[in-house]
Amino acid sequence: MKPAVHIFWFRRDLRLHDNAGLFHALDSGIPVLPLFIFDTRILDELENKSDARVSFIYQALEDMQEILVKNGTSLDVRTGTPVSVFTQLTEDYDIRAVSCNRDYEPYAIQRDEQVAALLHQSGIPFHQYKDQVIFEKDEVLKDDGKPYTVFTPYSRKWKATLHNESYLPFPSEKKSGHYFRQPAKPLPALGSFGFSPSPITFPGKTWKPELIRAYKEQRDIPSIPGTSRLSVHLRFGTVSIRELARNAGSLNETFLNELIWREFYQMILWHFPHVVSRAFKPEYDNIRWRNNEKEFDAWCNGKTGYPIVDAGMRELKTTGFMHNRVRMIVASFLTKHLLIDWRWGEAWFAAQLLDFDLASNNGGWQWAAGSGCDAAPYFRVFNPYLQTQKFDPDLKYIRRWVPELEELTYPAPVVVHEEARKRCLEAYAAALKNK
DNA sequence: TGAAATGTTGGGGCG
DNA sequence: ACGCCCCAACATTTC
Repeated sequence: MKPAVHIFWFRRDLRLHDNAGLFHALDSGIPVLPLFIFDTRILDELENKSDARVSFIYQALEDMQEILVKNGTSLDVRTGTPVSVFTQLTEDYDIRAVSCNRDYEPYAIQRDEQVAALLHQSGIPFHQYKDQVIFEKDEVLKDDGKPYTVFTPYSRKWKATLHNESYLPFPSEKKSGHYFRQPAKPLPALGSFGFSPSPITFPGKTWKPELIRAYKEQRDIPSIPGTSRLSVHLRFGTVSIRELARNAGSLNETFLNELIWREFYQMILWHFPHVVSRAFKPEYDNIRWRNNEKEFDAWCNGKTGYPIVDAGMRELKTTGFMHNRVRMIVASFLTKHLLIDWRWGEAWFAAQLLDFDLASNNGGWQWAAGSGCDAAPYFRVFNPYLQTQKFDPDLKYIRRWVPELEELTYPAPVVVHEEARKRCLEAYAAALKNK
């Protein structure tokens, strides 16, 4: 006799508290089996076998497991494609329902459709809930029912849509008696599916009110810890967006706006999935990128001879993180000074960033390249020296990552700023003239 | 959530 | 005293 269970499938919501889908599953009256799948379709794409994100997920699973075991249950962690894992699970259990939280990326949508179809064959209901955003795909639309493509009016409508219940928690942590009771199952070792631990240390998920209050004034100075560092926790759901928006969003409008940017880009990705491979504005696909591989390599490895660019790229490679101000500078430099396709930069960030999120990364890159919705105008070319003067005047951030700055070993600039700027304006103008 | 080029203004040096 | 020039300093426009 197979045990009857309601499976809750964790994906980018790796927490036991204030978890919308988990709350509803625990409320269903059927014992909940918590499941996580190391998806080989994703893992096989990762070139770095000590990828920090895999370690981060693993640690989050260990944290959840510790609590679950105390509650007399255990995570069921499996490796494989989701369809094959669920096929196996239907043999092990009498599955009464499967629940999870919605994921809006193209691959996730397709994956969930396949799983839903499989479960449907066996008559198993598949429930999905909103959890990773305050407002999802079609909750903040223009009055004519179409999606916004400009941030400011979107954010205005987002704030107008907000009501007393928008931030209300789903206290899944208070229903810990509703899990399927079973002895602890040890998590499969990282090595069992070909990975090893990452040396990167992960940012904490607590924050101080003073930091949020000072966010507007401090967030642009890369030498000080003026940003929250919560992005990775929002990416994997180790922090609840409702809890964060409720507590931190009210302290600082600029910080709240950043949370809204996140939802803006998720909304854009949902309605305009072509942005994954093409420019939001089609005429920008006419740009004749130079795509010089040596220059790209110099950019990736922080050897462009532009200290602020090199500092950022080295911070990224070493820590899996880059300060947001510097992300804008290095992205502007790659696309405009070097005239290298924004997709190359996007892919490098995707491989390196611990907090990588398809929607935000793609949105940010298309913003920098000028090809995105509500993007920086193409003629806005960041001057790396002026950006340094404004945001790292005493070279504190630069010296931390480029210690050889004043030595002969530091490379000469790969391009001369004035010339590169002129070349960029010509290339963009040529691509856009007949739009 | 730029920067550079160009235009305007006004104070001060100087004949 | 006055006009002329120079050039910050600020404003506008252009990319």
